[in-house]
Amino acid sequence: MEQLIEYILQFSNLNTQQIELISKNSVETELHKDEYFAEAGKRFDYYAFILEGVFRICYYNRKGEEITKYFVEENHFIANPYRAEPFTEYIQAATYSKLILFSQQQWKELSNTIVDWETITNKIFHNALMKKVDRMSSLVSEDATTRYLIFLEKFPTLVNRVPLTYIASYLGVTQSSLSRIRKNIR
Amino acid sequence: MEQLIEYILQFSNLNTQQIELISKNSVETELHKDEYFAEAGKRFDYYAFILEGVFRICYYNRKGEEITKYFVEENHFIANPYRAEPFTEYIQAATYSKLILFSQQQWKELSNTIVDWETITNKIFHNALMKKVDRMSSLVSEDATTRYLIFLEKFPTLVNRVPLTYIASYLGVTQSSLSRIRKNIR
DNA sequence: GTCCCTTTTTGCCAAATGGCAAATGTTTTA
DNA sequence: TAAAACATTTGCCATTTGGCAAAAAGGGAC
Repeated sequence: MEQLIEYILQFSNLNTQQIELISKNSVETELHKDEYFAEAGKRFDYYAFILEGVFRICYYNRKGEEITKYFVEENHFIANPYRAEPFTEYIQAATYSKLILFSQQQWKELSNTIVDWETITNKIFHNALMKKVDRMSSLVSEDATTRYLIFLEKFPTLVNRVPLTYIASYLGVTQSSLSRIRKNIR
Repeated sequence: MEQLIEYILQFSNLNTQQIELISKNSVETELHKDEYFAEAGKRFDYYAFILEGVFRICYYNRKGEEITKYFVEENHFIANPYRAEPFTEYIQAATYSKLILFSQQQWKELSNTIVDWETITNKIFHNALMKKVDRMSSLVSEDATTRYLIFLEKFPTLVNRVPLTYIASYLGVTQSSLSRIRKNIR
């Protein structure tokens, strides 16, 4: 819990009661490697803060290939704010993970009680989205080797935690190509 | 102005005074084709609603190539909310354009006076960002021809309005490749 | 350690894309 | 309208990446 509080404090101040309230309105939970956290077609009504682990957001492209759209690491939120429609993607724990979970109702409780809770979390989500966009845009404009090098910079801890196939599908190359790229770099 | 109001009404209601206020706190302006609206390194403190025209957001990648990160068409906002640092990108009018411009101060005025102005506009910006992410992710996972076809779907009016080079740099292919792809489709 | 299962690497060849420069087409300007 | 400037297409060939299947390497269960 301190981990989450510390994270939020980067964006805003919180007093003791507020911290208490956050704690009361959430539960800690864990997921095993490969477990699905959200599934396509179903509603996803949670807000979650990753304490430990790596998640990947996936979908199937027009050729039916499984694409890793994005990785989310510890100390980040997973959420679908302003969600209107059910998910078209699914979220999978790529490693064993621990998270702090807020139900829709609990989150609302926090919004109603903590002044600026919405402002703070909007800021957090917006920031995260911007970062996402930035990272994705380098995936379009660089060749495969550069993409991999940038991936290593942006997600330095991931290489040894998730299988190469996932990374390949994130970078938009086949796993054999990525394997060759890897070989050429060393 | 009605165009902007109509757009906002999709997201929330506005009464006559509020509409009046929006009108008073903005100016209509135009840009010529190829004119820069925002430049890298400078601060970008405006909120703008595009009445007519197409903008592109660009940057230079690691090889010094000019990359079109995104296109923004009429009936969309251009803004940099929560902007902390100066821009690393630049925004260029890809066609002759008309826009409604809000200065930082004017925008603040609206925030302070119109209840929910921030909520509404956050929603708008967030929606736009999500769409952006979705579009970009197909640029990573598909081959060049499919990327072009998806581009045609998503930006159906753009093909004849902006030069092929811009589209190529958005799709992450060279202009000659895009030219060949185009030929093969017909 | 051995077996089984999964992940990663490799070989071979085909297909896609890039690089460069010339040719062609289109638009603007004087 | 002619010339100039710019945008697009094309040819030629090199390089990158993909597809497929087999081999090798790792990891876990017993």
